[in-house]
Amino acid sequence: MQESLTIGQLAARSGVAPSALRYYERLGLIRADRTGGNQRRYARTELRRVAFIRVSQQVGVSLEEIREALDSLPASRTPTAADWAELSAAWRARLSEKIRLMTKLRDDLDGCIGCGCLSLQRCVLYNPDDKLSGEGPGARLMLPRPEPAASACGDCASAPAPA
Amino acid sequence: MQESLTIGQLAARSGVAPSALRYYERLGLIRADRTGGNQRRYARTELRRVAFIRVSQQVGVSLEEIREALDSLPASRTPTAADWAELSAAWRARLSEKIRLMTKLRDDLDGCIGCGCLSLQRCVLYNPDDKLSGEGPGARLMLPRPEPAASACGDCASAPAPA
DNA sequence: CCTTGAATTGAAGTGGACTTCAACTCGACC
DNA sequence: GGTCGAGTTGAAGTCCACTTCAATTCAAGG
Repeated sequence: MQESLTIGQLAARSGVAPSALRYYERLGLIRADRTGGNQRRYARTELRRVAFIRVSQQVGVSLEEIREALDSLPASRTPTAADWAELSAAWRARLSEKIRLMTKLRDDLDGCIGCGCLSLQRCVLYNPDDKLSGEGPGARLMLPRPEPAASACGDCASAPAPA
Repeated sequence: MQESLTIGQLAARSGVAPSALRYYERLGLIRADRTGGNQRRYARTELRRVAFIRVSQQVGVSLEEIREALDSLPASRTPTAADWAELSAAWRARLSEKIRLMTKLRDDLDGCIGCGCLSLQRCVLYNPDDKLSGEGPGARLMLPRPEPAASACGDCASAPAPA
């Protein structure tokens, strides 16, 4: 079993394209040693990092946030199982919270569908405090804060629940 | 109570910026009538559409997919509560599936943390069939399919669970 | 009628996460 | 020692979901 991996090997084992791995390196999420001929050689432990990155992305965490989390690992020594466990515990909480919000969203959706309403302030779906997941891409500088804008929902007066 | 809303009013009531509403219209997600002077006037029912769009986005659905879903609403008549209920039922299923995957992810993470491993093929976290959420932005044309790449995980041999 | 805040357009810019390209060098095997 | 796939770089391109800008027109109140 080799000590280090080429970028191609890491890519194959992690399912992440080489170009993405270079990109991660530029952002400081992973690191690599270099051969005499300037080629990257990855320690096997980098596999864990890449795995952590992908798992975190699945949950909607940005690379910047992931970088910050990874920065909490000890730089001086190879991270131990305990180090990883600590890091992952925080992520677990994050996941749980996301699950909670999504479950709430689903249940609220159920409630709102009863009246066919799905209108904004009324239905809790729009609760700006309980924001789920990333705010999405794009340059979002426009509104300082959408404001609660509380007002009666005029769209619920219609039909009751269909059979 | 007014029959129709200006773009500013719709924006205020939905918490979506006017520019975003125009963008949605370009993509065919919502529609507006025009005044003599070419200004948009939205029927109140558009509020439901916007609500649906935002809720769906929270769950990680792309605007293109949302458009397809909205296209299933009857174009000839104003959608009834039943129409919306049908549409939302499909979304509910989607949500439930997402919740299921996320819960699995969390539990797998727990399992993997025990050994500090979190390495790829071994830990189920990486299961490419159970893909959670969107694939993220960016031009992704590179790998036709990452392939299972099944191979033994050489990173689990280390420490047992920390106290 | 005049003002003033809201609306219009198309084109261009933004941010995140990558990918693609071109020109070049490494390095493992025959 | 030659070949050829794998690796290197920086710059530029891409996709999504918007935002920002500038120039201009609307529309409601005084």
